[in-house]
Amino acid sequence: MRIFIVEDEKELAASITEFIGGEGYLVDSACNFAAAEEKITLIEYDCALIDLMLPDGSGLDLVKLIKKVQPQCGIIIITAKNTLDDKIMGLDLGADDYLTKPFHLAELNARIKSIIRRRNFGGAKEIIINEITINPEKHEVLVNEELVELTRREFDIFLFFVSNKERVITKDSIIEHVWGEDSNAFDNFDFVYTHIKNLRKKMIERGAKDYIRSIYGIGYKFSTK
Amino acid sequence: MRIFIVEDEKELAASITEFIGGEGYLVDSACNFAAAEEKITLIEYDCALIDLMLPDGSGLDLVKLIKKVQPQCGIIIITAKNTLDDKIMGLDLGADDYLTKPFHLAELNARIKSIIRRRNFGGAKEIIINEITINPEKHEVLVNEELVELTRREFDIFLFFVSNKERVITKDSIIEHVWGEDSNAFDNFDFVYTHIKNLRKKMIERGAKDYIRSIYGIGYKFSTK
DNA sequence: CTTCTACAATAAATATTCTCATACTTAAAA
DNA sequence: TTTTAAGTATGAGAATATTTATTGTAGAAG
Repeated sequence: MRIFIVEDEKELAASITEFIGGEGYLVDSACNFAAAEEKITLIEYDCALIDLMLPDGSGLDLVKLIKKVQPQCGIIIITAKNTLDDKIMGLDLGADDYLTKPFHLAELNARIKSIIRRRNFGGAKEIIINEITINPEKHEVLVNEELVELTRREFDIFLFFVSNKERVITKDSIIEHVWGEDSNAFDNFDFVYTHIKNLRKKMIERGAKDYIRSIYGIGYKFSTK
Repeated sequence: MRIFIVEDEKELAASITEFIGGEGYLVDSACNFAAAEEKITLIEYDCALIDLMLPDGSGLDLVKLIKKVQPQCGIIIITAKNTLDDKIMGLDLGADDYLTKPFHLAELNARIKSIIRRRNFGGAKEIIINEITINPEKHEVLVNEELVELTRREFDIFLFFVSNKERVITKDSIIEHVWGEDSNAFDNFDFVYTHIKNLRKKMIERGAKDYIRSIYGIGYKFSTK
């Protein structure tokens, strides 16, 4: 799960990043319109937090842009303004929610969760595939009702696989999605191999089938067929 | 102090648990032979109450088992039978006392106390461990004959440690025992840490060894070994 | 005023992640 | 078919990160 923060107050951005990161999301941030614009065209996000007041442009235009190029991305508007007008305008443009400064990080977290749940899984809290049940919110995976204790990396990889069921996934895209853009090593997949090995082992030990197929030279495919 | 109840009548077991728990003991219970057998191999008890009539086996076999794996544990036989045979057989196998149903809880309590006193401290009112002397009645602790002034919490914790000598104690059970089950905070051990720190400091200052060992992730163990 | 609890900084223990050496597979060339 | 080279899997252990414990300080409760 990838979150994008557009906020010019560096301190606020930092504390959001830290908190949200701790919740298991990957976080990118931008502190102005221009930087945000660039990132949006390059990287797919699950949810974006947009401050309406930016030094070099209006957050509303950003909302418009995101809706256009990444319709699947959820949007939460952050604003110091308490005017109804802006909020309405934001929501009209396609934002999913808004928060007025100051707000509690826990509140923000709840809204993000709610939006992601609504968007990605049509409100369903669990993804069920045969003997496997995945609860993205709780970061939990069950096999035959029993908990499989996956580490964060293992879980992220697994969720990425599952949400691309029956689709071939390149190793590059795994690194991009799980480790983020700033990942240093795109030429060494050893650690990916290791995580996938451990993931497979844990799942199989708990009684699940190995649905992860290796596609030689390309990557993997999570397939139940 | 840990008491084990083996009794298939759930109501009776519950009322004993509640009463005995209120007397400051930690109580575990099992409602059949199989469950009892398992617990006995896992947990050390100071006293066990055994109903002779169990749905899946004889309490007498349980008495035998306990005597074998936990010789230090006191045993009280509970039975509806009033036949002399069973009682004698039970006492022959190593039980310390017996009660015929129905009985008063106060009576049960007295027997437990008596057995524990007899077993653990040879009837003495003071607990002496190397340089440390504890008088639970007076709420007094001496190190090398000199009084150590412990606060109430410190004393309660210390007594709980000492009466579970050589046994691992969870932090939960410390809170349960010293603060009571209705304690709101089971997720914050900061105050427990502080009390243990102060307790250790006072004891060491007076010349006692630090017999309190930390068991990482679990709790503590008061050990002289 | 004593005792208790909360908080923050640091230390210790453990868990996770990554690196690396090595073994095994696969697909295509010889 | 055999060989070969690149891709993938795996185990062990080093490097990091996270969790849990200790301690000092200070404020709250009684």
